[in-house]
Amino acid sequence: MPTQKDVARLASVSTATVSRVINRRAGVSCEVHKRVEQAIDVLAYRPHAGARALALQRSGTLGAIVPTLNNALFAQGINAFERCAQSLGYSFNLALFHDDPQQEYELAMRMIERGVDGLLLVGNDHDSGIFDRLKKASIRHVCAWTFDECSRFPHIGFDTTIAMQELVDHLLAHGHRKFGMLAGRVGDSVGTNKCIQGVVSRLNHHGLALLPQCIVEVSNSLSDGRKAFWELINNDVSAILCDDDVIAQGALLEAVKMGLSIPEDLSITGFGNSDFSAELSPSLTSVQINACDMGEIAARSLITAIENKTAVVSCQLDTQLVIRESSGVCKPLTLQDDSHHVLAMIG
Amino acid sequence: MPTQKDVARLASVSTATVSRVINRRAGVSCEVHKRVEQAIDVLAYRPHAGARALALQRSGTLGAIVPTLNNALFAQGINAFERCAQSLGYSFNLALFHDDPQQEYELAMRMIERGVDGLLLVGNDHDSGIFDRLKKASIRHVCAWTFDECSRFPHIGFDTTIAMQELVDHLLAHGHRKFGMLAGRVGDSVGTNKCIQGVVSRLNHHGLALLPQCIVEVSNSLSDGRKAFWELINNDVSAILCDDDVIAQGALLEAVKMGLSIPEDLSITGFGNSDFSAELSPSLTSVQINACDMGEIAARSLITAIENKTAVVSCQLDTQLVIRESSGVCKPLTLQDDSHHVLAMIG
DNA sequence: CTGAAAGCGCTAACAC
DNA sequence: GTGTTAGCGCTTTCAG
Repeated sequence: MPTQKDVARLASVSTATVSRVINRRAGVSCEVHKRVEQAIDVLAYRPHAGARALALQRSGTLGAIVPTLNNALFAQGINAFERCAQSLGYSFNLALFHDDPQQEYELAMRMIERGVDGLLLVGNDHDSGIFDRLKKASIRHVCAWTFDECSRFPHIGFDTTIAMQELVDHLLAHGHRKFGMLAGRVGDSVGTNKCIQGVVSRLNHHGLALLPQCIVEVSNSLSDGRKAFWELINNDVSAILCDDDVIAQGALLEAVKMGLSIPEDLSITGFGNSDFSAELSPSLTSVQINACDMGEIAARSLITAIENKTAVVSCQLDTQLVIRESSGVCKPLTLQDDSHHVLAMIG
Repeated sequence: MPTQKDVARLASVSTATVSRVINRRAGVSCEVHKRVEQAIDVLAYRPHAGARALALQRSGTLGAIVPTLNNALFAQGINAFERCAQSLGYSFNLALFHDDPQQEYELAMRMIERGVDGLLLVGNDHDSGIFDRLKKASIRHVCAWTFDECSRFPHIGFDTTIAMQELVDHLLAHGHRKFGMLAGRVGDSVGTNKCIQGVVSRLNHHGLALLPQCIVEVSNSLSDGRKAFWELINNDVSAILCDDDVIAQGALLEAVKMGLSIPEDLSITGFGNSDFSAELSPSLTSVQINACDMGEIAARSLITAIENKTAVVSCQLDTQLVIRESSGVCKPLTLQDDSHHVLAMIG
């Protein structure tokens, strides 16, 4: 690879001048400027980002640590985040921790090594060591996806708790009293807790409880939603809240398949409002969020904070309850029900 | 941020020794090793990747340039690619070019600046300047997703052409003669061409043609699939092949909505075999590919080539035709059809 | 307007 | 075993 020195030699100037041209600094004669540009072209020269980061003490890179891309909401958010970062001249470093939240700390350390100028994390629940280290390295960060007033750190996202409370109210209003949840990643940092917290707190508020056996951890796929459905239906619930549409869709398909009538026998709700939720029959009640906006705002906020040396400003984004056919008046199953499947399962 | 020098001072050793400890080089006494590690802990020291890249002339980073993550197949592939890269100790740089393939060249240049050790591209159709520059920078690369025997460059993916030919044969065998295509990104680098090529070549082989007005470009969403459906149905086709399941699903939903009976009036096929395709009614015939395997193999191949200083080995992955209810015997619409919608549209 | 030189943090010879 | 030193490619004073 040609270096600045090679360009300088070819253009008969100093490396300082080459640097000035590359960085569009004023104070280079038009003639020299042209000579340098030509030399750059001829040699196919590209500045070495590592060397520049070393000299400049900034890398022009944003990082993101998210659990997975096999989830439309994360994929959309990251898509928008990268797009915005790119358009503002930043490159993008991505790390996924999949099923192992423990790994997040290690990945964050790697991001620090990489010298990212800003970092996006998911949710509000992180090893506090991460924040210590980020602070030491004076790397801006933002916790995205969930919004939590209580958090000391900048965050941009949706108040999942409130959204779930709205959902609970809606179901309560239709007579539901026995709730179940299908939730991805129970007990870790991905904001799933927020969903559960919202449901639990609202039920408690009304003197009801969400039984432990009615919270089923499930990974994010149709087939797992289908399987998990059976675990819950054994517990005689009349409403199933899911923290992702795909899970809800799986449960819904399975419920329909076993002959339940939705929403009378069982109400089901999702989260994220994927395109398909409107197409299912019955269509799926869900919570609409705009992951794209979130990703873009997160990137923009980080970059603004980096370049103006200010703090990242938190931002709460709207959610919207989209009520469809899968939730409604509760006439829950009884033993008189004529579905022998159900009889078999409820026992 | 503390540097190696700070660690060295605190541990009363030279920076060279610190470097040796960090890189697990042999020849450091146990006692010194411990002292250094402690100093590293105390100072929360992390090596500066840029500086290291400068000294080592390699960055330990893999890059990928793909069109978007708002497509399950890309998201899955990138997910697996990152996972594999991470597990082998590489960090991951991602750039998306969205609707503007022209941008790919610029993004590739940025990847070169970033000093990635290996780069993943999508499809086989790229500005040849990209390959020139990659070669100059001796950066390994692989063209993923599509497999093309004729390509001079390493590539890992599916022989889309063959898969589409199988699909055409299947439809021909069921009596279809008038074909239409719903294709994302016609005429650019994302391998869509391969789909069209496969269909065209197979039809030609049988003395049939795919009329230009029967190839409709469409972006990758249910709603666009729905819209595009109307453009095609005007052209009196009896089979619609889509280069993505989501598009096909949109078209299928719209066809069902307007009262067509599938597959008798119209056959529809997708590509990618998303989970939902089996759930729709009628279920969607599609082509199964394994984007996860592809992503992992791509990362592994790149890294193997990088570390052994060998060439990247190409690899062809299987596709599998999954025949479901949406494709079958052709009894295409006629003007006697009793659907007034159809009458109105066919005119 | 341009060049010379120091230094960003790290590694790898080479000495001891 | 351990320290010294010379770069890796770039930017930025500071002279001229």
